[in-house]
Amino acid sequence: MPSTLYDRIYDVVRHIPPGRVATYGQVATVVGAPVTAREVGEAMAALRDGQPEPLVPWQRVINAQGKVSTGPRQQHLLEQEGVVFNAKGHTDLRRFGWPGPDPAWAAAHGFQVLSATDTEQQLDLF
DNA sequence: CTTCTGACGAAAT
DNA sequence: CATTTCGCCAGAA
Repeated sequence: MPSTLYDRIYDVVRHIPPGRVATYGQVATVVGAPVTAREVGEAMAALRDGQPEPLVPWQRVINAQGKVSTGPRQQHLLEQEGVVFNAKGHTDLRRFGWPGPDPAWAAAHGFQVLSATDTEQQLDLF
């Protein structure tokens, strides 16, 4: 069962816990090169025409600016999970950002773990 | 085959 | 901050 690129992306997204958010870039990094943030966006966009099982928590993937890129509905779903957004529409990635996949799980599936620098980059904004 | 369009992102202005 | 520019590129038409 050769999992496709999108399947691998969905696998990673499914591991983002409720109440946390990951950026397209983070997901791409975890899946590993040559996957780019853009492709992650493509994969998420593809979900509009039918979700694979188990369902993918697409709402937990946001852009590097800490904002949702698909309108108010996505933000609403996240707020129901406890993610807080300020008036400008961005969240504090230091508090709600995803630390990365469980190292053991990542290793077992050939995924990458997020390095410190990957998360350090989520400072400012707020 | 060509063209167009992005659920991106980093850097420059 | 908001905008623009550019790199990169998978799909749909």
